[in-house]
Amino acid sequence: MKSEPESRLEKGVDVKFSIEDLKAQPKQTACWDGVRNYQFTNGLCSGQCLHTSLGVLAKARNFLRAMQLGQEAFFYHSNCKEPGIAGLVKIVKEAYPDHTQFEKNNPHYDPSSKEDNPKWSMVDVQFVRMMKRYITLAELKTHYQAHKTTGGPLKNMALFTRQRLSIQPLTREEFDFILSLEEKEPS
DNA sequence: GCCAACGTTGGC
DNA sequence: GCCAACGTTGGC
Repeated sequence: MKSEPESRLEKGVDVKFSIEDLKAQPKQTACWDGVRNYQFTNGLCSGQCLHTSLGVLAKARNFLRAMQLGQEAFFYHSNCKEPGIAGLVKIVKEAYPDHTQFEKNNPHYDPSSKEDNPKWSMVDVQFVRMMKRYITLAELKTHYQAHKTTGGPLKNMALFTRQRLSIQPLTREEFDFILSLEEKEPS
């Protein structure tokens, strides 16, 4: 799950939401809007966008809806000086209607979505832990490129093959391989 | 801040 | 239904 840790204004709203921001939330929990992602538990939506185009939106939304209680996800810092995986979060509430789509003054307002048939969903995520070390995009890319030839676990990683999806599925093999990197020196 | 990649929109 | 124009993502 991608989020931007550095300040950036979108329609006058700062979309910054780092893993430190998640930790600072009540219960270290925030809702992740499927269209634009983070939102605070006080009801104010903040956060960046999940995706843009309808196709990508639909796919990101579907990934969001497929998330199950207790499942873990990587919290990825994007659009920043050093992109990479910062920590682990878990799903603490499965997909439910994202209310920001009905809020006219919200940057993520979608006038085409109807209350009785909401287009967009969100899930709630809770901070689990920081990675033991920050796993950079550059490091992941090195493995990805090697695995393309060797057939290793990251050979089809969505981060590289579906780069613009801001919520991406990981296979068990991908997830476990990335976790194993924590114990190793950066390559 | 630039711009490549990639997705949508809309004229025809 | 093609495709040029345009908008966004996100790495660099």
